[in-house]
Amino acid sequence: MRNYDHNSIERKWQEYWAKHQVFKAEFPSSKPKFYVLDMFPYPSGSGLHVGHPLGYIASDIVARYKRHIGYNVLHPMGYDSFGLPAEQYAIQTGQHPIKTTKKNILRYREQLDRIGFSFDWSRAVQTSDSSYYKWTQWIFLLLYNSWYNPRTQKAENIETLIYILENEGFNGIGCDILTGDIEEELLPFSSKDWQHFEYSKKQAIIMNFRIAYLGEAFVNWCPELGTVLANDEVKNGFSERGGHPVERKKMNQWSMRITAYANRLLEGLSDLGWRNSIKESQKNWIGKSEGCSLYFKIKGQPERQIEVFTTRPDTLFGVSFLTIAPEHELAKSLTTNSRKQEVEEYVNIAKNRTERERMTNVADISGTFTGSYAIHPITNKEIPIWVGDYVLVGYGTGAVMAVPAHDQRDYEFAKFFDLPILPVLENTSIDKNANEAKEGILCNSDFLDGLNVYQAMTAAIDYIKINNIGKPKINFKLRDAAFGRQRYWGEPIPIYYKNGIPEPVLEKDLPITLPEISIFSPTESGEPPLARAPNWYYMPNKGLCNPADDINLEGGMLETSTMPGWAGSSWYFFRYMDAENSKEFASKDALNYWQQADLYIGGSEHATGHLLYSRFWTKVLYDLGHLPCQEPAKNLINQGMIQGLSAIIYRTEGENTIVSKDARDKNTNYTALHIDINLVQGNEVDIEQLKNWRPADFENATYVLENEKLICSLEAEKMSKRWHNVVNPDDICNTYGADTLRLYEMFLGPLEEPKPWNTQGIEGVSRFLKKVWRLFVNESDGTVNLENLQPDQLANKSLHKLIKKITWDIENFSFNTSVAAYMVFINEMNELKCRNKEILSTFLLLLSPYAPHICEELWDLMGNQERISSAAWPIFDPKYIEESDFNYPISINGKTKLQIRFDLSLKQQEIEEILFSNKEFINILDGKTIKRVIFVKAKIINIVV
RNA sequence: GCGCAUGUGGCGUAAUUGGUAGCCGCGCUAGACUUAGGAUCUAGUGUUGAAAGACGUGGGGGUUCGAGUCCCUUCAUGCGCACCA
Repeated sequence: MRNYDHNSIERKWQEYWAKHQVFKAEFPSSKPKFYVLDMFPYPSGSGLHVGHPLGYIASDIVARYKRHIGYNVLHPMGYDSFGLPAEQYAIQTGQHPIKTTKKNILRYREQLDRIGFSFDWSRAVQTSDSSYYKWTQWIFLLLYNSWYNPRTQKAENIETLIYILENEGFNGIGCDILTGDIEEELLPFSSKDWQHFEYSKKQAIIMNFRIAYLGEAFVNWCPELGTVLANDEVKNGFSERGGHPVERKKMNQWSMRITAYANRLLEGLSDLGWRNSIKESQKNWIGKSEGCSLYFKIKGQPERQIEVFTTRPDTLFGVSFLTIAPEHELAKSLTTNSRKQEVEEYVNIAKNRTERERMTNVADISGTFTGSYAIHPITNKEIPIWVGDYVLVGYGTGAVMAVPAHDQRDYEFAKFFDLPILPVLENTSIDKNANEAKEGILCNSDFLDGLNVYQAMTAAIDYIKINNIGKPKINFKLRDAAFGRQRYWGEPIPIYYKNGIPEPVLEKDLPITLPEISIFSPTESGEPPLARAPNWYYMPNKGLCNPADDINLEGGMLETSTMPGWAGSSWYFFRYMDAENSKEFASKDALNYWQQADLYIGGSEHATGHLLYSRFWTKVLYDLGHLPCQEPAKNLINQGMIQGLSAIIYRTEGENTIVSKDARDKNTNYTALHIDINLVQGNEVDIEQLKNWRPADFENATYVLENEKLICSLEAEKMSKRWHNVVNPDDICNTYGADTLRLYEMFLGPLEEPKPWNTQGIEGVSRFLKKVWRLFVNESDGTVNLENLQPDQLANKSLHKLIKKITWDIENFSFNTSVAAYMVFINEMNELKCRNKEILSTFLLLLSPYAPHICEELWDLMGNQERISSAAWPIFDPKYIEESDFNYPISINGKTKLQIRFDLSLKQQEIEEILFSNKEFINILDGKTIKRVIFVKAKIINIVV
């Protein structure tokens, strides 16, 4: 007796692979490289569910395949182990995050190992490991010591900035200030001025240019989590982790100047083989819009002006008022005495609205008149200045020129407050809506009259430039990324404060390791938890020290904020290339060889977070000469989420009666209850199990059945404990085996589609693998009897069809269709009663990327010395599948009329000759003349008469 | 509102890119072997029809000898962004 015992087979080969380091990437190597990267997981406390490995299985198939065709494959894995959940858990339980994280990582590793991935674990990284975050801190210092030079369009060492300031002064930089923090009266300063500035003033000015900088800005503050969040970590006004409300707050915060890279991040997209949806999300997030800024002088105060931004300079003559954001710096000073009370009230209400309230009440129109007027720069007409919260302080200049005839929001504002609406395009109706279309001929517009929209834009911009009333400008929606977190469980920011001035920690003193503390919540005075550490002081060349022992003017207190979760994940793919290096984040040689990921697989939820930050850091590192390439990954695939199937039963409201799905009454109200999906077979609930599951609820309930069955509804939802629909891959591995799990996850549907998990369908895949086993092994005596004869024509045809198909599938990420092809092949072999050694061993090789364990075992049982994982991929030979001597349908005008037997190796002309010697065919033609004969691949498809 | 996807049997899906729609699997029906089977094997399974055939890829229109595939339009679903001037 020898049945397919997946448990022992899988354990055996997993141990073999680990022991012999079969999947270790070579370096150095003379082979061509291929880098298959997965998004590394955050090791959460609930472990993996069957949705997590989907992308890993796909990438593993590619990695194994690429090894077979001769590449030196880098296929690593690691853990994104800093993050909020472990810390929240620490706050609640006092359990140190290191402990929870360690435990979770062990569990993840166990679960991953069971699935039989070909990861090179010798290169594993953990972002919370100090040997790793030493280099995250090193990169931070690099970013801190760099600035984006607008002249060269790249990041440079901060020394080049200082050199320019020393020699040319502010005007040598060639740009506006990058943040609004330099006191305006300082600008522009000369090189002489600069040389006379005090150290602290110089530092404050330089801070405005650093790529990692400390600055005052509106940030997303989450009071519940006690920390600042980046824009992508906020969804609809709530924190992505935990769903707590988020407010806008002005704070002095560490940020990353990603805005400097807006244009390069946008333009770099076109060369990437990424999916359109991801590229579009990033484009959307970066949000480039071209237009111009315009200056409006203020009536009675000709020395003062308001700058507005518009993308429609052609509508300049349609301006009937200006609107400024409530937070706009001029809001107060523009208000006349008579309007003072009203405006102040309005501004206060607007400021105190949370982000959430502002977003939900988008339809509400509110605003108030400041009492002041601006002067139209061309017509010199007086234009009232209003305050309105539909104008955002963070975008453009925080002020707009309102053209209600051609902008819907301005239109609604104008209607609401009964302000004039001036159309400047011919045939514009302003009864119901603004005319936002960028087409038509200008009217009421002085020198623009008669031009079309695009001509008018050009003409308007020319006029604006010549008369110096504004300038062309490009605006981005992208905001600088908040980088500091008022949290414990993250990389310490390697900055200390000497006399209140931030100073970088010396490179040789890295890493600054997390201090031991026992309470992880903020201090009583609201300081981040790191402020609790007694020795959170730094001295150059000495490292951490306790100020009580070492009071020394050379040192200072360390920064108490830590880095956000995305810091460690923005560069981990480079660390894999040389994971053990203690001298550099990775050696030049390793970086030059591995370059970048050739394939990156992960969830699309990281489109505007991780994937944007990674591209940003990669570009900075490239600019500064530390990397050979500008993008982290050439090709990116987003696997679709596997949803859980939730089981829902119905309880009559107010009674303890459970009613079967279709036995429900229309006039009764029911409460829908989620029950454990494991209690359900098909859509029938096992009532006895249900009673055992939650005796308190279901033991004494009354049941209304249909056909003596309790039927539930099934719904696809995100897998979560809350809905009792989580399927654990361990359970699947125990029952069916890892190979079945791998094949089934691929078989479920296209990799990139979201799809619900349905455990029933797995039986088919499981049967298939049992069939494969029986094809090789005689189960009654355990022998393997394969014949050594020359394979026959039909078997070879099946095999080569399969070689072609599987190779094409893997190259094109069409994994689901491979499984069907394997099944067809096995059925054909059974039909042909084929037990040919050559054919079947090639089949094993083709199946091995998908189901590696069973293939290794059968390959071994066949007596092969070499392991299947290092065998060469079979080569497709078209001679085996060329069809010949076959009945082909002949269609006339699209209708099938007859079948003719002919040899496909014939030339088109010869086929035509055969056709015309066929009497039946001549009959059908019935004297009509043939217009055209349509051939596809030497096969007649249609005849047009 | 803007952008990006996706619509094919009872269900998950296939159709290598414009060439015989429905491969493979689940489910279902019948049968075989069984004391029994939630094991295994065989046959059937888009709709309609006794059959020949006809009709069929969300709806409508178009291009083509030929459309699931291309174009226009419309509806539905999912995702992303959203008072971005």
